[in-house]
Amino acid sequence: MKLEVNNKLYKNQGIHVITCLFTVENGIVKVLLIKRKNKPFYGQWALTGGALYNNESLEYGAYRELKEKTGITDVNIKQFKAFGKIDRSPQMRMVAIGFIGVIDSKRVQILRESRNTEDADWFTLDNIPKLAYDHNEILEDAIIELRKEIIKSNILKSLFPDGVTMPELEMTYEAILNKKFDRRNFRKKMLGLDLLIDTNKLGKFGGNKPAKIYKFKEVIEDKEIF
Amino acid sequence: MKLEVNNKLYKNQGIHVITCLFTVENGIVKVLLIKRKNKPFYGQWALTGGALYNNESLEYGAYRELKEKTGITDVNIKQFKAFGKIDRSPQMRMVAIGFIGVIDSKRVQILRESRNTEDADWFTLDNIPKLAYDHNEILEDAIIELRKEIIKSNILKSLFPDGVTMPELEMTYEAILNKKFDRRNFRKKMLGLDLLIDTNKLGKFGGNKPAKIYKFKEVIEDKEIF
DNA sequence: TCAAAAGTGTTCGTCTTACACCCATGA
DNA sequence: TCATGGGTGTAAGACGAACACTTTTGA
Repeated sequence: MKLEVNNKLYKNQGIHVITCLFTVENGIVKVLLIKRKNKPFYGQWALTGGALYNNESLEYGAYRELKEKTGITDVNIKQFKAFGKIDRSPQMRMVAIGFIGVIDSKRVQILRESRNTEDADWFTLDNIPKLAYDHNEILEDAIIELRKEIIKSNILKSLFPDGVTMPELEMTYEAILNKKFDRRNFRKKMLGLDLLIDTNKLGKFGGNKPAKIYKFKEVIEDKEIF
Repeated sequence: MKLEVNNKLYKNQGIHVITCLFTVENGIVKVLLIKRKNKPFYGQWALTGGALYNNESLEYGAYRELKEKTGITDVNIKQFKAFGKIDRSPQMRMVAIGFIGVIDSKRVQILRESRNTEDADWFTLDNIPKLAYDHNEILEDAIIELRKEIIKSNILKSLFPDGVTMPELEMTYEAILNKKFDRRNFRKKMLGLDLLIDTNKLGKFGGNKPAKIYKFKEVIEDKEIF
């Protein structure tokens, strides 16, 4: 196939890399949004992201955008879906590659303002405004992906860089999955998923009695499906 | 963010839509490859696909390419991953959106030649040549995706437009998953997955005794994960 | 000593696995 | 009537759900 770059059917295409960055604070799931400082969608809230550069991979582009727009570094992200509606961008044909990531909000000081950003903040999921582009749709799919991901990967690791107690982890799962668990069964299931290591240290969470601290494993093996 | 289309960091980007189309014949998994008639990768085998047009969705583009290059229509495809290595295309920066699909090879007469295709054929997975672009990598990921998909969706429906007997289905699963099952347990598991309907008809497969014919449901509900 | 939350074990039911025999048909 | 594969049931073990009491600590 000859790439007919002068054919207007192919001309003026571009790629967005868009990241839904989540955090969970005290059992409340939040997502990072930025307020746009430029056209299009000036002044509107949006997910973090932007146009991919030619000299960077998809993942690297997503990282760069996160860093540029919010100052955030040191986060693991995972590609989950491409979004390609014809009119998703008003300027030219842009296909978005969506990523999800999780981070401990206490660990990062988000830049509330940057060259391209007027403001940035964490939003609870029941309070999402109308976002720029098709970002509401991307966010919805991202939440579904996050729910699938937390039971088969160590994606929550970066939420708990210093380890986590079982009750705190349960609260986090309950927030993300929007479901209440039995303490004993949650513990058994969680340890059975083989994502955690007992550090033999104790810490404090809710009550007075110290709780065991677990850490997420660095590497997780895929489970058999059939 | 202003889209600086004159900035060479963004210039000359494009999108490929690439489909791994699988079939299973007599317990052998095969994938459709085409032989390229144009540069780049002239004369080399490749997955079906090409550049996305500005006036079509990702999925539609993948369908169009399938039809143009092989004559195949009436197949369900599913997007599974984006591929964005910087140098995956020698001409310009192209990001590929990968799709998988399954079709009954007996039902289609593939065009072995077209405007952009010198030849087209089904290849067994142990006999894949070095493909154009990063298509070997895309194919590997596609196989993994196919294995995940057959136990949670009706993706195999288009393999069996007239329905399928349990032994034939078992043979197909064994081929795709590369695993042997117990006949009785496979049946129970399969019916438990809630993908099939008993048609109350009988057909022939391997032996002399007629076997029940099942059909894949048109619509499948997502299962709870936790 | 009390309140608040952490930690643990058992029972029951369901799902998974392993395994053996009868059945319908064509040759 | 025999060979070929189709169809089924059951027992044992693994896993998930429901559930109550004891422990540690700070106030």
